[in-house]
Amino acid sequence: MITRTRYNPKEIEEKWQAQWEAEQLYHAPDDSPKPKFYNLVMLPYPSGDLHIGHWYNFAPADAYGRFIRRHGYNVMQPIGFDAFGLPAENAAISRGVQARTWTLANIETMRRQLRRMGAAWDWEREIISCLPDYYKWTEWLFLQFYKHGLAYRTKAPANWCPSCNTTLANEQVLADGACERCGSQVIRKEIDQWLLKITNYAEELLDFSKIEWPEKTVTMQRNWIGRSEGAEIRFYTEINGQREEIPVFTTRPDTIYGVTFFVLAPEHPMVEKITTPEHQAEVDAYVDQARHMTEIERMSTEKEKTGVFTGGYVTNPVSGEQVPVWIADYVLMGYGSGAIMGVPAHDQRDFEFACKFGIPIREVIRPAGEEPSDADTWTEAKVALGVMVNSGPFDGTPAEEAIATVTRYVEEQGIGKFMVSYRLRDWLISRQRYWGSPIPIVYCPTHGTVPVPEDQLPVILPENVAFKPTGESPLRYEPDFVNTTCPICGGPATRETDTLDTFLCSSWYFLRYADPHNEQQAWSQEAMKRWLPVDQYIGGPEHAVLHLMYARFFIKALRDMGYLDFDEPFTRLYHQGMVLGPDGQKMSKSHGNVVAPDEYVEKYSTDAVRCYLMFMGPFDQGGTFRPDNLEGIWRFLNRFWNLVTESWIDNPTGEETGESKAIERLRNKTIKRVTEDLSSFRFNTALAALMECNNALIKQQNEPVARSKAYRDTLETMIELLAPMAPYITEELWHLTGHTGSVHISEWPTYDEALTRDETFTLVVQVNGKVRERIEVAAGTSEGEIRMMALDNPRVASFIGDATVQKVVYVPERLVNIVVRNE
RNA sequence: GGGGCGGUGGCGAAAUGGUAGACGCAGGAGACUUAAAAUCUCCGGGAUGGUGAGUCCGUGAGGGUUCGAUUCCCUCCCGCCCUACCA
Repeated sequence: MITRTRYNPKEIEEKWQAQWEAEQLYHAPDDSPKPKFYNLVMLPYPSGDLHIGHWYNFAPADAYGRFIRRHGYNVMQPIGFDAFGLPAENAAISRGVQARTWTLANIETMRRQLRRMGAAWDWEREIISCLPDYYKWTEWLFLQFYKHGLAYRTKAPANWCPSCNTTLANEQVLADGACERCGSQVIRKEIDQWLLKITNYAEELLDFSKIEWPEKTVTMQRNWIGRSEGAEIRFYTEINGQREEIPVFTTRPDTIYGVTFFVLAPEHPMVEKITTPEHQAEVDAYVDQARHMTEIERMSTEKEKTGVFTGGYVTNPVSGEQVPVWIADYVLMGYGSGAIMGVPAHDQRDFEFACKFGIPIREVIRPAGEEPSDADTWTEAKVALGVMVNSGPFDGTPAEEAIATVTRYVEEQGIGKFMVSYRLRDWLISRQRYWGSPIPIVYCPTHGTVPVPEDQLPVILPENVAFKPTGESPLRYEPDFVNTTCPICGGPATRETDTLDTFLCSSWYFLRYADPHNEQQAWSQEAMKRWLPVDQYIGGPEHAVLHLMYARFFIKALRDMGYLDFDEPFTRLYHQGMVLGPDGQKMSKSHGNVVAPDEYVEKYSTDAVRCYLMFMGPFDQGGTFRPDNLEGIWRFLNRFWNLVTESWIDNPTGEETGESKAIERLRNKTIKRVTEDLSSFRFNTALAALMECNNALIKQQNEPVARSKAYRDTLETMIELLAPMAPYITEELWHLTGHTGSVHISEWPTYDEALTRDETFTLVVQVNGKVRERIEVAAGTSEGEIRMMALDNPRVASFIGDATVQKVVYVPERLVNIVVRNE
C-alpha cells in the first residue's frame, strides 16, 4: 500500500546513496562467478570541481555500465585521480598552500560530487596517483624500462616554457608555439633529460587489428607515427683530406638527378666542419637565431623560407655532381638524418627555397603524356610520379619502377639503402618540476647513473619545499632529498631532481585498479587475467594521440618484459562529444559561459541532469547546454513518478484484467527500442522511447485498461529500463511498487519479437513516388491482396487515371509504389 | 595545405534507401484557479486553397544513380574540430 507523494529528489537521493554504499552495491568482487566487464572512464584531474564535461563523460558511461551489469556481468567501474601536475604546484606558489594539501582537499570535494552523480563507482578500488602507495609503482615501472634499455638520458633540445619554468613535450605545445597551460611563448633549450624509447614500438603501434576504435582516432595515431618509406643516400665531401659522409633520407630517390643543392639543419654536427671561414659569421648568426625559435615556429608553413650558404659543397654519389651546402631551418634535426637533398623541381619546399635564393631547378621526372617545358617558368614543383628524364643511365625508367630502381642501385653501389622513417619521436619524460613522481635514479661520482634498488622504493617526494624562480626543480634545493649515498659503494651521491611526466602515471593506472591494494607488486598475474584488458573505455577525443598512445606503448613494452600477456590496453573505445556553453561557444572562464552542474542538480535533480545530458543529442556529438531544455526532462520524470504512484494507489492489488494486448505490445516494443539504443550509446533515442511509452500510458490512465496487469507490468518495465539513466528515482519507485532488492541488480527485461509487431500497419500507397493514400492493413495480409487493395483504391485510381501501369513496387509491411506512364 | 565531423521547423533533434520533422524546448489557444505558478487539453515547415477536401514546394547549392534519396555517388558553398615545412 503506498500513499500519494511528490517526487522529492533530495530526500531519495541521499537515502539511496547511503543505502547503496552500506550494501557495497557497486563493488565488483574479485571472486564473482559472473563474466567480467571492465568499464572505464579516463581518470579526472582533481581540480576541485566536477565540471559539466566530466558529467557528460561519466553519466552516460555509468548508464552504459549499469546496462551491461543488468545482463549478468560482473562490471568493474573504478574511479580515481590523476593527482600530480602543474595546477597543484601553481596553487602552492600563488597561495602558499602545500601541493599535497591542496590536491587532497580537492579530491575530497570531488568525491562528494562524484557520489552525488549517482554513478556506480567501485570506491574500493580508488587510486590517487600522488600518494606513495601508487607512485612507488610508477617509480618501479620507470626502473623496469631503464633495466630493459627503454629509458635513457641524453642532452636533448627541449621545449622550454619560461613562465612555467619547465620543459614540455611536443604534444603540450600549441600550434602557435604557445605553452598549453599558460599560453606564453615556448623557446628551445638543451638539457640532460630522460626519454622513453617509444620509437622502438613505432611499427607495432601501427597495428590496430586487435582493437575496435573509432576510425578517426586510428587515423590520428597513424599520422602521428608518420611512417614513410624511402631511401637513405650518403652524400660525401672532403674536409682536410678526410672523406666525410652525410646521409639524407628521401622518399623520392627517383629524383636524385634533380638535386641542385643540399641543406643541413642548423643544429647538424657537420655545419661546423663544412662552413668555410668567409661564411662563418653569417652561419653563426643564423644558427643562433634558429636556437631562439621553437620547433613549432620553425615548422610554420606560412613562414617564408630562410637559410644561408655555408661555402661548402657535397658530391651526389649517384650523379657525381657537386652541389652547394646550405643551412635552413625548414630542415629539422629531429627527423630523418637532419639533412636533405634539395630537389626544387619536384618538392614544393625545395622549390620555394630555390626560387628565393636563385638556385637552378632541373626537371628529372615527367608525368606520362606531358611535354617538356622550361622549369624556370614553373610556378610550383611537380610532385607527381613520372618517367625519369635528364637522369643519365636511368632515362626512360617508368613511374612505377623509378623509386625501386634507384633504391636498388644505391644499395648495389653501397652508397645508400632502403629505409623506413617515422615522424614519431621518443617520449621526453623529465619534468623540472616538484609535483610529480620522483625518478628513482642516483648519480654517484664513481659509479655514474645508478638506479635506486627496488627494495628501497618509493623514493619519497618531500612535502615541504621552497619554490624559487630558478627554472630548476625546487627539489634541487632540498638537501635532505638531494644528498644521499650510492647504492653500490655507499659513498656520497646525489638524487635525480627532475620528476616524471604525469602521462606516465596515467599510462598504467587501469592496471592498478585491478589490484589496488597490492603492497608486494604493482599488480598480480591473477588480477590481470581476471580484469584486463579494459572492455570499454570512454573519454574525450583530445587524448587520441597522447594518453591513448602512451598507454598502448606501455602495455606492449611491459608484455615484452614479461609482466603482461596481452597486446592492447583498451579493446573498445568511444569518444563523447563536447558540451558547449549556453552561447554555443566552448566553455571557458574568459567567456564567462561556464555551466556548473551542481546548480542544476540543486534546482532539479541528479537524475534530471543525467538524463538531460543524455537526451541532448547523439553522445559522440556533444552540444550546447540549454538550461531551458532541462524542463522537459524534469516534467517527464515528474509525470512518470505521478503515473506510477497514482496507478498503485488506484489499483493496489493489480489483479483486475482487461483488454490489454495493445499495452503488451507497447511494453515489448519499448524494451526492444531501449535495449538496442543503449547497446550502441544512443541514449537520446532510448529516452525518447521511454517518453513515448509514458505518454501513451498517461493517455489511457483513466480507462479500464489502466487497471490491467499488463498496464502495471509496463510501468514496472519502464522503471527497469529507465534505471541506468536515472538511478535514484527508479530505485525509489522500484521499492514503492513493492520490490525488495535493488532495481540496479534486477535482470534486464526481455521482449518477445512477435509482440513487438502491431496487428495492423499503415500501408503507404505511392503513385510515381508520391504518397497518395494510406490504408490500414491487417498484419499478415498477402502481397497479392495488398497490391490489389492499392490498385483498387478509388483515390489511387484517380491518380492513375488513363495512364499505363508500368510496374508495382512492393515493400513488405510498408508501401506500394505504382509506376505509371502517360501515353 | 592535409585529415575528420557536421549543415533537416523559431531551437535541440528523429528517420541511414521506403509516410521527413518522432521525442523535447520555446511559442500560441483553451481548461482549472479570485489570480499567478504548477498541471491538463489542443495547435504548430512554407505556399496555395469557399482557407474545407486537397494540391504544389521543402532536409546548405547544383547534378547523378534509383520505381523511390535527408540517406548512396560526383561537383561546389558554409561551419566546427584535429593536424601541419616529416624530406
